[in-house]
Amino acid sequence: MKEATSVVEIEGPGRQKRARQAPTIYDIARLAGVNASTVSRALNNPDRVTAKTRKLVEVAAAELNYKANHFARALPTGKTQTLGLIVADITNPTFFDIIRGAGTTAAARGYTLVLAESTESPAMEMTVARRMLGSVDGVILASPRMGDDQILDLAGEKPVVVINRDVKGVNCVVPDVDRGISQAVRSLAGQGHRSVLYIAGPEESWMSGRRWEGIQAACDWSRLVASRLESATPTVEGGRRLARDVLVAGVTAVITYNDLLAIGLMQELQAAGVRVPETISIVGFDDIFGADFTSPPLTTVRSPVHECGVRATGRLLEELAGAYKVATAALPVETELILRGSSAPPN
Amino acid sequence: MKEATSVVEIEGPGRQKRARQAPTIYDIARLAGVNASTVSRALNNPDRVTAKTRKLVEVAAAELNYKANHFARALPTGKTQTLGLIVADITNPTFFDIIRGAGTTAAARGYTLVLAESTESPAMEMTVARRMLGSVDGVILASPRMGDDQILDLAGEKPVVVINRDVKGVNCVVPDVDRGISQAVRSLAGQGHRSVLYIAGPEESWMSGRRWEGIQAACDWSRLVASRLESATPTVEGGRRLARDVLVAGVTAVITYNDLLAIGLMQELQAAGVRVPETISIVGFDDIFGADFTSPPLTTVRSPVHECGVRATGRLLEELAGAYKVATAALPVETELILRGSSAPPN
DNA sequence: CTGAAAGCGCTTACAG
DNA sequence: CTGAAAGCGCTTACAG
Repeated sequence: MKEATSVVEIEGPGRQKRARQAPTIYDIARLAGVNASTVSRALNNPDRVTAKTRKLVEVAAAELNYKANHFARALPTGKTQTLGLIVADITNPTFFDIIRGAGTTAAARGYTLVLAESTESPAMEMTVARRMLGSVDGVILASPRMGDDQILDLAGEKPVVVINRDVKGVNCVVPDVDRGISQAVRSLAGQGHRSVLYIAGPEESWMSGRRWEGIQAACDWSRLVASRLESATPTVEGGRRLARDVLVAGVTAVITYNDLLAIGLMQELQAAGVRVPETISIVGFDDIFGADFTSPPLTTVRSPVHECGVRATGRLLEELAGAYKVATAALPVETELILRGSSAPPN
Repeated sequence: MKEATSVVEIEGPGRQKRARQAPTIYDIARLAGVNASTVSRALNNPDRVTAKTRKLVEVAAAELNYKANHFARALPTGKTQTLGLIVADITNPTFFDIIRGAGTTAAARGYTLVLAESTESPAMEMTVARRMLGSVDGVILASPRMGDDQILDLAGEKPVVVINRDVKGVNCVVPDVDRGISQAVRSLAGQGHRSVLYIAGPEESWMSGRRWEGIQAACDWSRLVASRLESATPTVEGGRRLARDVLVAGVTAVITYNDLLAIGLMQELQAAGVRVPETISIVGFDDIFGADFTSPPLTTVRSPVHECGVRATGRLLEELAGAYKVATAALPVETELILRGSSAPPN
């Protein structure tokens, strides 16, 4: 146990000499008795060097506790070994597992992940994307709110992978919502509901539109009437504010753009004395953390968000490795209905 | 609307010439008719240059849509304009607001935030911290699991700010739990409870110990009996697994290390037919997202996690600016009891 | 105030 | 296989 006081060196600004000079390849070169360029090769392309020199270099590097300077390497190569991930809202639980999936995948391949959020604003999204572009090798756009052409623009500068949206000419990972939706609508139809109200998400959300299409198709098939209501913000609070309109609509079943809306709606309806699911059934999307905390627990169409993060990152890494540019079709991942207590026969 | 096909150029690896050469200060210099070093000064220290040349340079830079190369700048200066944030578990909602607070604060000051998680492992924590060290200007350790001396080691190399732990010689931001705890315990005592069971968090969690101390002190004051139970993992699942032990303990009031444990415990107790709060009151810590989704909604001691993120980042930035090294005391932030339905008089 | 030069730590043709 | 050299894009003493 050594004295723990050495750090406290209160001095004027600019005196921070803490980091003793980190060892460079020149230090290794000197110690190993070879040229710096040989050190570089031994460390990065071990097969372009004698087994003997490699050993020499490795020993010297270990002895000096050498760590490559990230920036010095990025300068001549242009490669940064970091990936950017942009999400609409860091506090939206939907993105947590995307973040984690992307983070672990990136880390496993030696990449660093840099996170940014657009706070649901298309303009902000473009700004942070552009800012990122200079310091990453590629970027993942999760549920982008900007336009297709802007995405294409970005993709023209650095490799881009999009999650939760299908844009032609760019690699995409998009859950196939039809399966989950069809399960949900059939379940409602089977329970005796005659109509379904869809509460839409942000206009800019491609996925919100996609879900609406799926719901219409499934309702047609099951001979249910589908109607639609807009929401301002896809949050719990946003859901609460919709309770009155939902009541006015007089439906027995609601499907919301996401779980946040569903939870807020349910809370507010219950606070107003409306019984869920007896009077109104509620189905969400995503199966976020907390969706099963509610009472009744939320029925929802689960998206494999973690897998989306993993696959998007994997694809981006492949693209960086030069495997290919753009796949012809979006990488599909499945969705499924998680039947819980918030949906049931009406009355 | 231009053709959206140009991106699709399927070729062999290594042919990726997408990024047309970005403009450099030399391009600006040529365009503005000055030396590159003057460009550098005009852009970074505008006051060390004539108003006229500054204008010249700015115009040229704007025309070329110049963006400084992050890496080229970091090389000679050693400054990266990025901050590291290490959390124990990315999927633990407790950290969400820390992340957001840190993220927005960093962004507002022109810094990039890089996120890493230790998955609750002290060794992993040290590994990711060391890996980060080379490419950030400073790091924020949220609820670190490593030892004090290791933290001091890190702080010896780069500025470090710790959240949720008080370690001497390092800048810390730690919520003052006593206020919230005392409110919670008094509330329980006032309701007629005679004893409180504390469900502890990970051994490595400084904050878990701190909360236990606070609970003991508050119980002494209110003449309640305090007892303690260990938990394996501070998650919902971990909370579920503790239900049996809690029942065996035969207490009427439980305070858990965090909300996750509280929620899991409540779910499992209820599943076993135990009534909350009638038979057992449950109080959590943190007031995470979803804490009010449960039924009954969770009573909890709220920590201002968002503010912790903001202040830790602010302090780190100050330290980087050379304002000072280490404050004598931890930056305090307050806690408070959020009284909801999961706690009430017994029986 | 401004220019010319050196250097940050690495990579990578180019010779040998 | 290995060395010597040039260059990545910036910053910063050093002169003038």
